[in-house]
Amino acid sequence: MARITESPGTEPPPDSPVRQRRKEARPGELAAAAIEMFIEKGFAATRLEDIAARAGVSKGTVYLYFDSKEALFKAAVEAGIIPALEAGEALLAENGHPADVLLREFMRRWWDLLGDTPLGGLPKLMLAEVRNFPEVAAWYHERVILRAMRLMGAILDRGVAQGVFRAVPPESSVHVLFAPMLTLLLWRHGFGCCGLGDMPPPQQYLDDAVDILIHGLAAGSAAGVRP
Amino acid sequence: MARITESPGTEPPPDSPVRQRRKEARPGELAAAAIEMFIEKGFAATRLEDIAARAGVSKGTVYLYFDSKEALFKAAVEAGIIPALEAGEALLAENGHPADVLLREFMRRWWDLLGDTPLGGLPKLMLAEVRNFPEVAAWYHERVILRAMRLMGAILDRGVAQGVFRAVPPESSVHVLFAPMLTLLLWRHGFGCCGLGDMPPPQQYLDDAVDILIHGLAAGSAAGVRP
Amino acid sequence: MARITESPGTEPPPDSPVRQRRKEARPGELAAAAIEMFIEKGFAATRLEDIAARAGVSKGTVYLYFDSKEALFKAAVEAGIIPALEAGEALLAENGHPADVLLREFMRRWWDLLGDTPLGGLPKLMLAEVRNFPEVAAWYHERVILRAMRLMGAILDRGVAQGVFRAVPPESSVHVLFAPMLTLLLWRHGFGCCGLGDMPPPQQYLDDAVDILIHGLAAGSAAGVRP
Amino acid sequence: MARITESPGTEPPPDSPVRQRRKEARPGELAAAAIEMFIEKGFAATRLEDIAARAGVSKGTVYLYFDSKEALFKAAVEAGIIPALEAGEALLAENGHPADVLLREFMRRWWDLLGDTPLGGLPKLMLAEVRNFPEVAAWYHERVILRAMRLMGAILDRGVAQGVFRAVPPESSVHVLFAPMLTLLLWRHGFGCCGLGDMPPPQQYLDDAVDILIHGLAAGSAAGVRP
DNA sequence: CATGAATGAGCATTCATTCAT
DNA sequence: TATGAATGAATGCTCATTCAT
Repeated sequence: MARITESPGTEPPPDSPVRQRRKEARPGELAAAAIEMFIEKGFAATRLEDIAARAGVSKGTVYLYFDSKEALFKAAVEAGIIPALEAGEALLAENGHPADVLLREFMRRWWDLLGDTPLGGLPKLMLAEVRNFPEVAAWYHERVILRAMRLMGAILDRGVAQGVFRAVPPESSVHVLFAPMLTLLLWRHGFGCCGLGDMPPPQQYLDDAVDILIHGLAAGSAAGVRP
Repeated sequence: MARITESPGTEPPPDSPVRQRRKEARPGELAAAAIEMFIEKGFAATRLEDIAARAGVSKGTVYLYFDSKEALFKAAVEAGIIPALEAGEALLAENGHPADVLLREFMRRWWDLLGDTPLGGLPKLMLAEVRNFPEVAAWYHERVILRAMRLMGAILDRGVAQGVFRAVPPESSVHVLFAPMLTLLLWRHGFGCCGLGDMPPPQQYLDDAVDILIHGLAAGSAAGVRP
Repeated sequence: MARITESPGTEPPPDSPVRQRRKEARPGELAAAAIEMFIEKGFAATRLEDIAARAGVSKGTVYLYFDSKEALFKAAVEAGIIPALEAGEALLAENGHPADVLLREFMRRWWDLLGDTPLGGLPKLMLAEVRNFPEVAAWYHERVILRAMRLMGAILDRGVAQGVFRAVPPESSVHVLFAPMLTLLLWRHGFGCCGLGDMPPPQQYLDDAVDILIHGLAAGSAAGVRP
Repeated sequence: MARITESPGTEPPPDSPVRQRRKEARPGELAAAAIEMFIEKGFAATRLEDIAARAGVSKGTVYLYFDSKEALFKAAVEAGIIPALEAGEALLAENGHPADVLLREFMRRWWDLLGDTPLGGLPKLMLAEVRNFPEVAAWYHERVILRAMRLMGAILDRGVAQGVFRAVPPESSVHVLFAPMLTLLLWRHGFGCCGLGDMPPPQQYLDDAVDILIHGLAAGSAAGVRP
């Protein structure tokens, strides 16, 4: 599982002086520790001291880099998203494939690059805290969600243009295409992580989902379906 | 939007029969007020006093009916689910229709009876608090999620048996079938409720989704789809 | 020594249940406890918990009546001043006496009604905190200081009109007349209270001071004084 | 307005002779920065880091020269007083003048040498912190206040001996003579500095005050004054 | 039954102090 | 010497919980 920065869990390797100087690295380590805990327990239930502990520093140190718990929250979310956005851009460049192939490829790479990462918990966190952090949510909506939707919309359009997909209502369809991905994420960071879940392995699930969706969108699939 | 209980407000004269009924209604009113607020702000960020205020009673009164905030949380979740379970049962009895018709009908009725209700926020709440309330989550998982999955699985099986659906991996498919419903709920109680969000009207979206899914599952839909 | 409200030191007389209900009295008791401690230690060095303890309540109780430490500070100052203002008004009504008699009487009564009271420490407190609480200071300046100055100015004017006092620069003179009073207060709540001080008894000192001042203002006193 | 030390600022090249001088000057610069801030905001509300910043050094440097914030406070007060004491000594040597002339001269020179200096704020500071720093206060009382009182007492005695002043109770009178000076200082560093205040210009005020006091003490001034 | 004043443990935040560099 | 990153005790404030009325 990819790590946001090099693991904050493994203690500063050989030199173990407690008081370290890492001005450069600290904000990143703290932000990483923070999102992980916020994702786990939610904003309110996460104690600043625990974040500090997970990052291997003391309570006061957090305030050398962030003005408040809220500021840390915002910074952690935004910092966590940057790799996500960049990874998304890279996928955008993908070209030439027929839309159905592209869609399958898109989901697979999304899973490896984002879904299967601590950041995969972000949607759950944002969902839980929209009401408490409308500005952060708005930012996330604009920078992440809309962007992703536009990307998916482009794939869909291309498919229709290529004659690979039939004409479906674009807005609804984009949401439907994202639904299994979102569900997978939420499951994983929700019920799935307490021994509860019972779900096929992610890759398998995504492939199965893409299969149903592609069949559902396929140009020739209308025959014999009741309206 | 349906209310869980009838709104509190006009104070009935003391010791009137109405007042008696109030006494028995209290736990329910409190539970109703509680889930609504828990859904809005999460467990930790919801103040007991606000719940009391919304239920029209004072802080101390809550403790006449519930031992603690946690107990109220559990009771609220469980109480909120009862109507859901019963509504689910009713749908189970539905018979005789071909599976695709049944599926469409299922989603429509689910939306009217549950989704479009304050209880529609429950999944979001559970998701956000699994880590903090594993027992409640386990209970919810067993009593609600598994039940719903079995129901959906039954519909799917019936469709295959009827020759309406092709053979698809059952576990994955059940999740895929629920995904758009879950997504709709989360959107509604998450981003959708802060003026963010832009989504087709729920009924429309559900119909569109069911359309894609049914095409995706349809017995004859395999032709010409790349594996 | 007069008390602002009945002494918060003496515990709730016969009934000693720790949890008491005194919604009416509490704000006053807290304010009284607060000024005393603020006067003693200054704003920053006074712990809210100590104020609470002196008022015989717990930390949290303070927040039932005041929004913050600052709010308590402001309220305490303002509440402390009300008796002062009223006492001042009463003195204003004093009439008919020649100005020198009036001046002596004014100081004596001021001492009994205000100076020799816990409120006597207010000037010291205000002085110490002007920079930190400009608004409170401005309020105090306008409502207390200017008022007192106008009163003293009126006495001075009357003396000149009566031919009892010679013509002296009014502004400077008013400050000079207040100077010994202020000094007495500051001494008392400053050096005087740590066993340091050595000063004549207040009444004596005030009489001596008034004597010098009246001689200094007396109509016939100019003879033989070097300019 | 005179500065306690010359302003820090332009960094001299390392190890230059100037830098050497700086090293020795540090404690003084720190002490100077410290009293100014203590006077402004009080002991508790002054952050060590701000003092360091004003002195142009970093937080840690303060601890090279002072053991603690309290030690710095004491040192700053004591250091600030040295010039004051010496200036006082110089005034003591003043001789030959009649007491009334001497008194007027004394006040004028005091104002120029001390009052109108950052150190003029010391009395306010001491006043505010007596309770919190009894030892410093005791020291200040003995070394500064008593000394000043003795000096003023000597002037008074001389005046009586010269037949310039009438016999007045010495203790009270000394306090009365200092009162306008103290008041001026407190005004200046208290209300006067926030745009509040309205007082004659200091020199003017002192002259007016001295005029009233001298008239009040004058040998022939008793005639026609009511006891 | 219901109230709401009172409590105190818990957490965010500040800042004097330390110490590796 | 000087620095400033790091620490942690101290304090303001919140809120779940209790209990006298």
